[in-house]
Amino acid sequence: MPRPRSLTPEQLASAALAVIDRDGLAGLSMRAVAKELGMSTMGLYRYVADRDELERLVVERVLGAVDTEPPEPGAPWRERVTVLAGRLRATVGAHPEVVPLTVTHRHHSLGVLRWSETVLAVLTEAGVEGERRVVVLRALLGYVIGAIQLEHLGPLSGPGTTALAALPAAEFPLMAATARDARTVDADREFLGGLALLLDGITV
Amino acid sequence: MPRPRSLTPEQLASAALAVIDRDGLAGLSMRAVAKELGMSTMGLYRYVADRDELERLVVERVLGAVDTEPPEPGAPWRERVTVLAGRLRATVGAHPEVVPLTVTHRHHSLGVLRWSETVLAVLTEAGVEGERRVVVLRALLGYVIGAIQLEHLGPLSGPGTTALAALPAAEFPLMAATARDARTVDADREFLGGLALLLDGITV
DNA sequence: CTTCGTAGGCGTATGCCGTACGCCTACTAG
DNA sequence: CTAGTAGGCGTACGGCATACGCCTACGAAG
Repeated sequence: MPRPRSLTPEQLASAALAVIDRDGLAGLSMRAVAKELGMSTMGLYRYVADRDELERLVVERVLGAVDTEPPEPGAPWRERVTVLAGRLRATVGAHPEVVPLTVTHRHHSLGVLRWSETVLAVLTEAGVEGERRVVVLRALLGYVIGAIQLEHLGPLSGPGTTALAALPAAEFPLMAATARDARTVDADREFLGGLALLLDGITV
Repeated sequence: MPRPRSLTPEQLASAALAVIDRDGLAGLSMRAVAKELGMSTMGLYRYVADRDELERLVVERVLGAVDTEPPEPGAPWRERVTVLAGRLRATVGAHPEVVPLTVTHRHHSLGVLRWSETVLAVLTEAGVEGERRVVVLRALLGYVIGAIQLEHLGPLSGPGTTALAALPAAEFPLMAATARDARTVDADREFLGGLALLLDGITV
């Protein structure tokens, strides 16, 4: 075997992630990443087939970092699911600019698969099985990724809330009121509160 | 006032949507939309400041089409929320290629705002108010957009399910089993089942 | 130690893209 | 009729992803 590869996929992903964290998602380009690595643009193509594959590496780098160790085996299953959901949220939250990429590439992520496997273990232990387990897992995953996006891309958190409070009161009286109420609900409470609703529903 | 505008924003959005539905999201370009409208590329810029604004028009065109009329006033609130959620899902489902765009531009959508207002009316009538109403609305919206994305961008539906069933059984025994179980759960049951869990949680 | 095959890496070139800019044209209000 | 504004077009530029072909560095086989 001649000449070992000098760059690992992990190094590629880290370089791309550094570009994104510094210049935003719009700053991501093959040229920028190559420069970040100190190599020529075309050198990159020795490691990835195209930009899409590079994006997949970035998503896997971010999502693969989620801690999927089974949390505190003694704890009630609700708490364990909550811990797992919180970990996924925190992992993505560390790189908010990547969120739009995760939307398109999530399904290739081993990290999410491992996370799901751990969640399934907790659910199974709690007696959830068969088709119900399918539905519950999908509901949890759906809620978590939706909530993450609302948190990082939506209004109702930060400046959006005040913008929303200024809506035409005639047409959106309840939205305006809700935006006002939302000022005292921080992102953590919102995420955990919604998750608690879902967990309540699973308990029933 | 000289010379009236010859194109409405709605016409612009429809042309762009036609391009997307025909050539996919990747086929969307200022040139393609201009050609679709039978005008020169730069003519488009009389109507939109940039591509971003065109995308926003498309999202608004799609999301604005959701029926936000209060559903059957006599029905229980659970059913009414279910109907509203289903409408949003169906509206987006009519143009799956647009889903990634909705992620980045949803917050500008009057359609979603109107939808939320109607949901809030139902919730309020059901006795949900204050901070709890904030959390419930966000949870519902989070679940619905997350579920829509899982449905249109994820595996576990269609070919993804079988791909998932072929995972290394040693590392993902539960995922494999769940993928097998998922074959008998269609997208409707999955969506409605998860939503029912959330509604159960709200009821508690 | 030599040789040879493979992968690494680079530069060039192509064809898209968004869009800045300046021109002529069609229209309508006075 | 005339003036002024908005509509519309063509050209041009810089940045993008990437196909292609070249030289180079390396490690294994002889």
